[in-house]
Amino acid sequence: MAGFVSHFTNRLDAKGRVSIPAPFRSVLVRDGFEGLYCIASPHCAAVDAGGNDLLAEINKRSETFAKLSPDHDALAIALFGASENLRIDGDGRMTISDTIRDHTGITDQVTFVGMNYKFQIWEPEKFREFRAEAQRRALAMLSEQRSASSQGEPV
Amino acid sequence: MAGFVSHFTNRLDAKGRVSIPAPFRSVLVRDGFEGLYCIASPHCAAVDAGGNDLLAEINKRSETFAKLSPDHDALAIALFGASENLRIDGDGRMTISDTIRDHTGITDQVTFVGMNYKFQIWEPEKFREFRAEAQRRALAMLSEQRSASSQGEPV
DNA sequence: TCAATTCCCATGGTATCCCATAGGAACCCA
DNA sequence: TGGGTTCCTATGGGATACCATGGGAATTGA
Repeated sequence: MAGFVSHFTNRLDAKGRVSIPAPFRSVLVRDGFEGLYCIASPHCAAVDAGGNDLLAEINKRSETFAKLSPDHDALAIALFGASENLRIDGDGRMTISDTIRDHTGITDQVTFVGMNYKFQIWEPEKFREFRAEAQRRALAMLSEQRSASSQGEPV
Repeated sequence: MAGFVSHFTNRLDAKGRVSIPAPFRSVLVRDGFEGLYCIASPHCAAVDAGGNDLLAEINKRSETFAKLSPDHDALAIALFGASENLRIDGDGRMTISDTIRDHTGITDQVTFVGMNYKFQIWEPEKFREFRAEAQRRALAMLSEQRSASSQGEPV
């Protein structure tokens, strides 16, 4: 089952609309979700987006606590309160809401990054920085692993 | 079966009415409940609101205690005594009752927060404070989940 | 009778629908 | 192989529908 792969950068128009990359759209059609489920990432200045697969992942996390309990309420506010159910228009576009703007810093361009079961929405420059940092950290972790494995220390 | 998602802030008018966000209204229509079931949250300065799904959760809770037992009676009073069944007018508005005002501190604006099977009604400033705390707790809970399952989610 | 509630309609701003166009890639056929 | 044609995609813009909000009129209840 092919998910969201590769990354694309598209332009916002005057009304705040942006085309969702066509390959992502066809994944969403297969997924069957009506619209586009979005949630602000708690880790970085990006928004996670997807369909039923992403929603199932989020539901799974919130179900570990009993409903109506303080823990569940806190989790539900952080997860569902920070989510949006955006509509996709007939031409395959979404509108960037103010909450997404605030969280990502998006102004006139949007980068879509495929991550298999979901994709992320970034401000292009922030994404470049994040990717460079991620690659640097990955390299560091790999080389550390190599030297640490000789000493038998887990990461 | 998408539930209540995202959050909205609307203004009270001179008569104490406020529009229920349209996306929430369509969820309520699907739910089939006549009106809006409201109950003051025991944890925080918010009111839980919803339809049959919320009612079912509350019933489930109270049924964990044997009927006619003192525990059940106490819980029933706490749950159903603090409940209201508000009506929704033809334009999709509700009126903020005095009990809701007292419990939430709402004056001229209302924040509606989606929590999937229910939504909460907040005074906007109180909500901002609570959300910051909820996000902290959620991050802690999620990272605990992750290490407990020893299965790293792709970020 | 007065106050509070409920119903109904008006309005401004925003989002959504629909259609148009340009550029590029794929395709087709000689 | 090469030139033309067709399709797809991203983007732009006008027209329309929806939504939050305000306020008057009718109704209810004490």
